[in-house]
Amino acid sequence: MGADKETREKLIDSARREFMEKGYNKASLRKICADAGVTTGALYFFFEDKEALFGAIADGPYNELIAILKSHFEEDEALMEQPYDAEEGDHDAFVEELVHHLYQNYDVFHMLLTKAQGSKYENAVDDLADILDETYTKMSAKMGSHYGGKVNKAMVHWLTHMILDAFIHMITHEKDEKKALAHIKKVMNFITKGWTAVIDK
Amino acid sequence: MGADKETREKLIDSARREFMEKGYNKASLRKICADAGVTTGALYFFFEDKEALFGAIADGPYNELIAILKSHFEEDEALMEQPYDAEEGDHDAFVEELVHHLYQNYDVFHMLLTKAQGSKYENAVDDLADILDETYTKMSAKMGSHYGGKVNKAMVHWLTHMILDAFIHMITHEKDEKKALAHIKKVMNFITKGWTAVIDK
Amino acid sequence: MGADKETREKLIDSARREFMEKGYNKASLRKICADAGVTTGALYFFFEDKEALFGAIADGPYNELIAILKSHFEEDEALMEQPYDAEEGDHDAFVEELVHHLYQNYDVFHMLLTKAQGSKYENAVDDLADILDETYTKMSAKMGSHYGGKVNKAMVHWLTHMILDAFIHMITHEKDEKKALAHIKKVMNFITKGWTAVIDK
Amino acid sequence: MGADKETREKLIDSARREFMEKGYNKASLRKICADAGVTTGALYFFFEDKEALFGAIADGPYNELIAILKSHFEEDEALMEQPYDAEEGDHDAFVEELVHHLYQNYDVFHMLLTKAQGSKYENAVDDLADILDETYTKMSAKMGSHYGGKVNKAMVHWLTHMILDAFIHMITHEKDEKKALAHIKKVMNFITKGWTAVIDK
DNA sequence: TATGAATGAGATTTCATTCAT
DNA sequence: CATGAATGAAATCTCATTCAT
Repeated sequence: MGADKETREKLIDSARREFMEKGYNKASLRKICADAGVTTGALYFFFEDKEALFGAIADGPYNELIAILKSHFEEDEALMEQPYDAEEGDHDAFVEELVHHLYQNYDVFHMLLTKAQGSKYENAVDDLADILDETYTKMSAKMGSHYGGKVNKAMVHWLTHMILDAFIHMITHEKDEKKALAHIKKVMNFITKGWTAVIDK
Repeated sequence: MGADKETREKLIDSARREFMEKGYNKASLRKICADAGVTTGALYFFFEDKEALFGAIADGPYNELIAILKSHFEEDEALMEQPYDAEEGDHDAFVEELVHHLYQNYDVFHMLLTKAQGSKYENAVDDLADILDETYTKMSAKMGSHYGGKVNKAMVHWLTHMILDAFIHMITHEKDEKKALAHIKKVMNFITKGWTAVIDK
Repeated sequence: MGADKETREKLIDSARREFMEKGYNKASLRKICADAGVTTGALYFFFEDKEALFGAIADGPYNELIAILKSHFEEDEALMEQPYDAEEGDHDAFVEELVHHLYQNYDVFHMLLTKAQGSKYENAVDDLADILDETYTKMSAKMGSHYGGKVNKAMVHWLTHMILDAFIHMITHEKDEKKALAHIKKVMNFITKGWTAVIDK
Repeated sequence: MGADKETREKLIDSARREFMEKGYNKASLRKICADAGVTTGALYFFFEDKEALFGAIADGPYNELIAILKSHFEEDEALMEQPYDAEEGDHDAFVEELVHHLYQNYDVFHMLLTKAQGSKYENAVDDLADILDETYTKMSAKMGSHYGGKVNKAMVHWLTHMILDAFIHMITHEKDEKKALAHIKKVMNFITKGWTAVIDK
């Protein structure tokens, strides 16, 4: 026992480093194997190909992220049926959970969001945008009717991207989770203010 | 006649296509030459290396962009010395010029902003951010004192990135210049509103 | 069995031939691989690059040569402290060892001394000259004071080169070890005689 | 007028520099043309190919050298028929002429003797050796019978090489003509002394 | 005379992947 | 489980040379 897992994990560790440093495309399987102290054959025993190796690192955190988002949005949408009350606390809790998850897997998300070109995750940002879009479209429709204003679809789409970009910016510029959280809260506040300012006309 | 320029331009055209499709790193000089109907040697007659070929496509539009930005910001800073009046017209004109320049060279900027990894432009976004930062820092200091509020430095930094991201988002999601302009104007409005909302407290 | 070593050795054999024929710079890795009946990739499994392939052929014999020289010179210098006696026998033995080593690795030294331009051994002759210089300078100082004459430094430097050139000439003009040995002994005798004739004034 | 010769001479000048720096094989015709401020086509108007360009630089000085040697040796051989008298003055004059010619064309001979691999002059040293051999064989036969000793053919051959090597060493290690002359005179003295010492037994 | 364009073959090196053992 | 060898295609780049104009 042990030796089995150890090799696989050594491989994953050194792959993580290599993918981080070079990005998906330029990462060298040779180097990953060399750093892990095994041969290329070993790698191909555990993983079907480069893509699968990348998946072994990224799939878990990514899918969890999707789950977190979906679960939250389902709650949100359910909440929207009910009379409005102090949602803010919940929202803060959600952001905290989100940031925590992102920073628990800091390297992975850094990779996924900025160095995945060439892999199946090269459109991860767009995929996330689609998920956000779905929810925000529903929400803005509600909010729009609630506030009596009209909401532009393209603007909603852009909103989702702006929020995404804010998180990407956070990850690429702030390594410390606490500072990141403080920062992103301000940013979300900014966006909300701007948003209502736009709608409130 | 024409044969001289034609080859060089065929090369540039096919390079543009290849760089657009594959990004700088994965673009194949072989394929570029094959598509242009010449041998690789021909390419090296006109361009020193891959980087130079990329530069031949990107340098012009990029440098012009920088010039447009700098010239505008110099005006802006000069204006800030004077009593505040309807600057908005100017600002709109500036955004229009900017968007026009970006869409006149649509492919190039698409490349530069999203597919330049490995080239000398791989940090173009950061470089642009630095330029914006400089101006926005000065401006926000003025505005801050004007409105009596305090302005967080990290927020300014993020603001510049948000604006940049907005433009990148525009280019990557909207091919039509008119629609892009309409969109970006709303976005800028949004940001301005959010901005004052944040400061005004 | 054997397949492992065979390829590596086939590669080295065909490399030796190619380097010998064309010299380091003009030797073609393609041809080396083709002659060895493997693909270029195979070469890069065994050797890091062209330089390393050359090193795999030349490093061993060269380092041994250095070792033989240094060991002999240390003895020589030790001997100089003692009263002079029949050193000649030792010297002959040394020359025999040297020639034997050179002709055991005839091809390698032929390469090293005349076809290594572009490789890390392109200054091998000068490096050897430095080693000889060091010893001969000490020795000539002793001999000079012993014989009451003065010894010119540039002449010592030239002496070392003359001896080196003699060995190079031997290797490039005489393939048979026995004949080479007989020849070089005469040459060394000549040089010694000329040397003392110069000093004895 | 003028322009014709100027181009040809610019080409030759820049070729000289390039051949000196890189050696025949690695010298780049492109660079030679670029440095001369002309295109490759121009080069091929004046010179048939790389070899011819090299010849245009080296042929003159080389052939003159051959002429000097042959003329001197003819005189020498004629002199040997006559009773021996103070030949030394003549010999000194010859060495002076030789060294002068070599240093008048310092770059060329430096090239020819150490950087001509790949060109028609790559065996120049051996060719010169053959010329010397011819004469020295005759001379040593005479001298041998004169002194009553026997002279080994291989030793004569080596003698010529030693003398050649001495000149090569001079050119590669001493840039100043006067110092070179002083040095080579000592060396020739050394060789002569060694020679008679060997024969005199 | 000379240009400027283009060729075509060659160079070294890197890579993901495969497979017999 | 894992090794070590090998593939084969592709990468960027360099070069001497040619030729229509």
